[in-house]
Amino acid sequence: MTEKIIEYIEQFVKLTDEEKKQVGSCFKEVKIKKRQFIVQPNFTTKHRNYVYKGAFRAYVVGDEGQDHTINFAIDDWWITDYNSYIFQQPATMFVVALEDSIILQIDYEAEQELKRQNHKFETFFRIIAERGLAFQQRRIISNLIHTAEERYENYVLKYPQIVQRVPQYALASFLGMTTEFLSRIRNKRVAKKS
Amino acid sequence: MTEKIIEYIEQFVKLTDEEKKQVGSCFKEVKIKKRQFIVQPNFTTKHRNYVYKGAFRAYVVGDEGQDHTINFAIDDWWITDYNSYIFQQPATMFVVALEDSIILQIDYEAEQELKRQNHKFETFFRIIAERGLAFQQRRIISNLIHTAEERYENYVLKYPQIVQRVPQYALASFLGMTTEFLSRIRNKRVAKKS
DNA sequence: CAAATTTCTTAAACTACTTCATTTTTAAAA
DNA sequence: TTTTAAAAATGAAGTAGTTTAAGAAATTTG
Repeated sequence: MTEKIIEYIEQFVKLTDEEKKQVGSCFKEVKIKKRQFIVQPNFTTKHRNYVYKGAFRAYVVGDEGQDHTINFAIDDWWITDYNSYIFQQPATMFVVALEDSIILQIDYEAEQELKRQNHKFETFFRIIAERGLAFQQRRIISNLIHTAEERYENYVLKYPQIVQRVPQYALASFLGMTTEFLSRIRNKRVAKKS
Repeated sequence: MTEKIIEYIEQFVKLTDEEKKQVGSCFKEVKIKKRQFIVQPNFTTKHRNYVYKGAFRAYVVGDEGQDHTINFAIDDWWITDYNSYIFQQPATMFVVALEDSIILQIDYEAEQELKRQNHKFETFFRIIAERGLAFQQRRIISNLIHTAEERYENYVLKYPQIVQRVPQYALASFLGMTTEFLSRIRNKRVAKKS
């Protein structure tokens, strides 16, 4: 089961058999039922989570009770409250399973130890942080430049697998609009096509 | 002049005198005049820039010619087009000086070499990438949750130094609103106070 | 310091998106 | 398989923020 994550890591840094064994032993497999939470506000996030199989949604609840989706994660993506995990502070987000899922979790302490012991692991985590940063940058740009409709169109083109697996209200709040408005955009599109 | 950046790096990793000399020699000081560009679309970004003194603005130009501010940077901040720098691809952003400034630039190749040679430097760049990621995450959340007025109020509270040094149209486009609307928010506030 | 250019302000008309309320569809539970 | 709950669709009314236009203030440049 940890073979998949080793394969993932090896996209960025090549590992010896010894190192594979070491990193493999740091991740533990956890089954998560639909609607189960893996991160909750006020609890410090103790794990970085790799989605082996399944779908998750990270969101925050605003002052008026509406929720706002921060991220989705499906197979081969990572998901955590980074502000909580990195700084080991209480979380502000919820992370909930949208399907029955399997994740691979690494413990904060174990991750620190890996990075301390071996330059390669430091490099690996540096690369995924950099890529995460670049990814978020693109999202901020997209939100500033595009209208709600354009944001939806672009997202469907780029992440069709996610669009299919995620409830509409969650997608709407991710794209920064109401579920009613997204419904209208979608139906307008269907009407146009026929 | 590189003392300041060494001090900055030492917030995160302790360096020997040898290492200080090494990293110091990688950064070169460059004077930048107001309105001068240090990053332009279609050119691959060759440097990571540390602002020694001054102010910069990173922005993209939308299809209809309006510009959208992605980031500001003043003394002790970093600024680059990360998607361009990290992946060594052509930039999509402009980065322009808002004042006469002094920056410390590190070359992409030199940075790679530092990280390859010494675990500590890998750690340093990992930490700043992680912090950048967490920072961007907070910005995305703020944009989703808050109204234009709230975004402005929060920003003034958190970054008053930036608000003072940056033209209004740039701040407005950073906060995702028009300069006219920001003007109204500000004057409403002034009116309320008296 | 005067002229030119850039930035900011104000107001009125407009629109992209929200809110509220109701109905239909889909999925979960019993 | 029926009941219950959750999610999506639809319409009508409202609003936060935009657009356009024109003048005032501030900054830059010769």
